[in-house]
Amino acid sequence: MASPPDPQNGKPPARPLDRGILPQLLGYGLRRAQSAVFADFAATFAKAGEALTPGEFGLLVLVERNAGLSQMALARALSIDRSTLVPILNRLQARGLLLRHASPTDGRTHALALTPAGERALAKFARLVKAHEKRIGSNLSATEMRMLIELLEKVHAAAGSL
Amino acid sequence: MASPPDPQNGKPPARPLDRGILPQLLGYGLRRAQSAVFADFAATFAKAGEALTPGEFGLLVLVERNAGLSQMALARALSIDRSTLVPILNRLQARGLLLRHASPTDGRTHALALTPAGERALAKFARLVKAHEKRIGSNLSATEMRMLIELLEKVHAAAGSL
DNA sequence: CGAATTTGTTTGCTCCCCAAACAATCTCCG
DNA sequence: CGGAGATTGTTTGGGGAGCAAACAAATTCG
Repeated sequence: MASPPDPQNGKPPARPLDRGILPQLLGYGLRRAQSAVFADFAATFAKAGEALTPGEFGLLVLVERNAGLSQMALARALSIDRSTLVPILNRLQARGLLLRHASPTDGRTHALALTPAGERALAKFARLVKAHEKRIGSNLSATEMRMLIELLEKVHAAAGSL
Repeated sequence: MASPPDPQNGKPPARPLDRGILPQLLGYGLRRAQSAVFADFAATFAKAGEALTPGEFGLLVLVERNAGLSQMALARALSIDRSTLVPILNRLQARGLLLRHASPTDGRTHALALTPAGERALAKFARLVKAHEKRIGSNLSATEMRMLIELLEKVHAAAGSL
């Protein structure tokens, strides 16, 4: 009954697998696109002799645009636990990109800010990110790109409101 | 020059942060949508008394549709290292969903297959995934959903071909 | 047959994530 | 004013995902 999986098997072409319903699932497409994009992001930075994750880039942008931010506010903006944020900040601080200033108004919180070196680094990172974005969008028209981002935001909103 | 961050600060509304260029970045939208979708996936299964990750679901579908698959072939299909796959298979096997059969033709490889319980479980999982997909797509028309999946595939192809 | 390759596993390392506990600080209410 | 309660940042502990390198067993190829 059980038909042999592969009659004439030499081993060469490694035929593509049957993916069943997966290709019709949004979650599946999302994960695949995301991991490909992540890989290109890492490659872009590696080729420029830099090392940064998408998450770190987002964090730096947030700190630059909202100087004086507390760690709790930042953790909320990133949707991560405040304890998760600590080692990430430690690393960026050790790289000299960011500082925890003492808050003059609240002794509990730290006022986060980029260092001058952090500002310069972020400017370079932003250029790399632009090149990266251009590459991952190379198969899409400008209209498609805008629509894609808009649809993703709708998904975020739909899944986020629970 | 430097205007004080917040003159009349009671602390109440926690105004939204300035996200700078992030909202225009595909990578950013992708990460946000993905994490929201992941959360809904987990919540859907938790509410049904089940525990499964999107990755595990994809793995089970692949094994079901390609019975006899080797671990290497599966790892390649999932784009992960073969050593990463081992603990994942161990866990699914410990749950009784999946078995490593001895391959009759190649003593090195394992022929992966779902157990009967695994088949039944996957059938239930597939129902949960369908409900989950319906929920995360609730803000999108059928046309938008198809277009979104198609655009994601284009991104995967663009970023993947390096 | 012997050398080279492939497969699955183990070990070691890094990173992300959360939950719980803790000290320091602030807020609020009596 | 003073103490109870809440908030913030940190540490610790646990889990999972991921890779690289080393290894034994088995296969393939010269």
